[in-house]
Amino acid sequence: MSIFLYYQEANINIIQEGAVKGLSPQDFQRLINSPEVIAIKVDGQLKDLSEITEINPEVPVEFITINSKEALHIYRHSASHILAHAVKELYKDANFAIGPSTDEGFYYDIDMSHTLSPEDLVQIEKKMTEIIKSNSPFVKKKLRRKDAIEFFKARQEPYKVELLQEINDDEVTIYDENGFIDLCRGPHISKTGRIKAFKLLSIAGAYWRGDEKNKMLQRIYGTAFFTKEELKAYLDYLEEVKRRDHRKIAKELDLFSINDDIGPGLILWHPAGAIIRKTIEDFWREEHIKADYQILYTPHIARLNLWQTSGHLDFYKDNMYSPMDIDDISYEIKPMNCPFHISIYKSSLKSYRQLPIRYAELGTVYRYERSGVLHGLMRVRGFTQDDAHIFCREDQLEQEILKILDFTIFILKTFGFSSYNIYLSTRPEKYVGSLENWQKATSALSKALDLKGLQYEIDQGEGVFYGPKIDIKIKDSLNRSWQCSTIQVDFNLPERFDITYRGSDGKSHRPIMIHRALMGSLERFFGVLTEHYAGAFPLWLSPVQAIVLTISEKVNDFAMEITNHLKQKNIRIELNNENEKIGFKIREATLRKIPYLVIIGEKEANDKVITIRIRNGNNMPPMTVEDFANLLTKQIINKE
RNA sequence: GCCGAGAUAGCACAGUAGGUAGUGCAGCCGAUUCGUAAUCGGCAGGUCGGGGGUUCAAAUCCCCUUCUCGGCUCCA
Repeated sequence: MSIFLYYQEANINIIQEGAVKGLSPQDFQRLINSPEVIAIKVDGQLKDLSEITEINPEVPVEFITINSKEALHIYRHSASHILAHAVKELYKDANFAIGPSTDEGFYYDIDMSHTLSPEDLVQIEKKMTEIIKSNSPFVKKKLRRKDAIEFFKARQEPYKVELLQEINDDEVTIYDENGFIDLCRGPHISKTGRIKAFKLLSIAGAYWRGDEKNKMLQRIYGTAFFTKEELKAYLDYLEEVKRRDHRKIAKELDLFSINDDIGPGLILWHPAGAIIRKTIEDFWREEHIKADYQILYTPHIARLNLWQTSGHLDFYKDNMYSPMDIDDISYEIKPMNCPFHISIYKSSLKSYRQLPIRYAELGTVYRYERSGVLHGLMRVRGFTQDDAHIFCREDQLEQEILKILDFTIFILKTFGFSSYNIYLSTRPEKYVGSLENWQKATSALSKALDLKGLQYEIDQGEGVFYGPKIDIKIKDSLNRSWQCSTIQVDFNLPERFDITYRGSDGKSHRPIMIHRALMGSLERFFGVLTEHYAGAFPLWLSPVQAIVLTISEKVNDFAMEITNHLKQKNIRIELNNENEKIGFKIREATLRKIPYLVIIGEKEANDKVITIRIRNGNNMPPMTVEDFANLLTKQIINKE
């Protein structure tokens, strides 16, 4: 997006978006000098402000202003150059790889002898501030590519040379910022002094070109904003992310743990986490039965042969654990549930009238994940998929996809996720199945999405080798995306297992198989849920839904009566009649994020009513325990 | 797996001229019976992740190892 600005006295007002023609030279100069203009597009070509000396009124120009995403990227990219400049000043042997802007900030990959520590970032920031203060211009220069190669060879910048060798153009551009010269397409801000707010955030290792066969470089992450306020807001956001970290909340609320003695990536569900999981599972099963799925249970291990037939030993071996021997026969712990479901399908002859058959299972699988990638519940080695396999006829495919989409969105909405990023992944270079089938399946997927009015992006060539897929990423309350749901068409397994159905023509036909998971894995979904709600789960999921707090021992009998009453109504209720002050009990219960606190004092005991304090700190008017039980029951049923 | 940083009581953390461990909360005991986010006092709790080495002496220095964290790569 770009915006045309109009100046009025010293102020600049936004009056129009898009490209304009016929600006007067005076207007043009004023705009170029405006602190709100970062770069310019002349006839659609992105340029530095410094490149333009005069204006042709016939040519449309667009000003890239600071409220656009494009401007922020340019700005951050310039900040990364300044970072590199500062590093070069401090560490003479530093060699530079790439330093792009990202959606969150920028980074630069550096190769040097000194190993960076967090304290070094302070020094680098200082140096950057000096460079910004010096307000030196970014000067763009054009070079013939081979001259540029010679130039960077002479400067002993091997990564730049390598990059240059892969550029196809004869001419390249470099930017000179007060002697710090970097290969760069640009554009850049006009002068370093325009950077108003930045911060270096972290150091990390990163492979040259992201390939683990290459040398590991040191990456410095940072971010930059147009104003200090925006930077502050972003840093606050990072704090909020930390505060909501499901690993931290899990400790506070005693939800789950991971224990060295058990093993990395293996989850122990504590009572509070387990009751939430059970509630999710019960809901899941009920809804699947309503949606005409059939629930299955299958073993955790199977003979190696099965995985040979399925092909997993060929294409999924890296993620599978070593086999174990039982009576001289090799068995493998399952990384997937599909072969089991197929075996159940095959256990009897199927008629076209029976299709579609929808098998669903909360199937626990084990996959080898490299030690460095494990992360709380989000990335584990043993997890339970809310898996289902649908066997259908070709003419049923589209209808089935539609049903799955509806079902997915219903389930996700129930958990409070109502905005998504959807991706349709198409045929990759290596694939099985006929082109015709791919074509049919892909159009069935896209047609279903269109019919539902769901916006999606196409991930060209990112499908699995056995079929196209739809991935649904949910957005949480901090607007972060999480991959959970996936719907995949499979042409491979029906062939490999030779599954068939008997058609109306009396002949054998090959069904189409759809793999789908809505929550993905219960572990990850629970982790996302925890962060989404910051541990304050909605009533129907809360481990303890209400707690009775007594003010003194005198009301113990009435409190017990209330507790028992609510327990009889299937409310997850606790009683705290310990000898503590009410303020302390409220604090304890609030920290546990219990939705409702039932406060019982002599007043309540005398009037036979209860006082309710809601999680947000507000009180409800006194009511009878029957009314309270009805209120909770209604909310639980409605999953409010 | 790779780069870097870590691991001290249930939890959060102190503890660098190397001289056999502290604080707060939680737990237990006692007192207090107190109306909306912490009442007071006492007690107990750790072979300082594990193994090896240097030293008269190691939480502290060195090596190995396991795990955790931030990334890279990969993924539900």
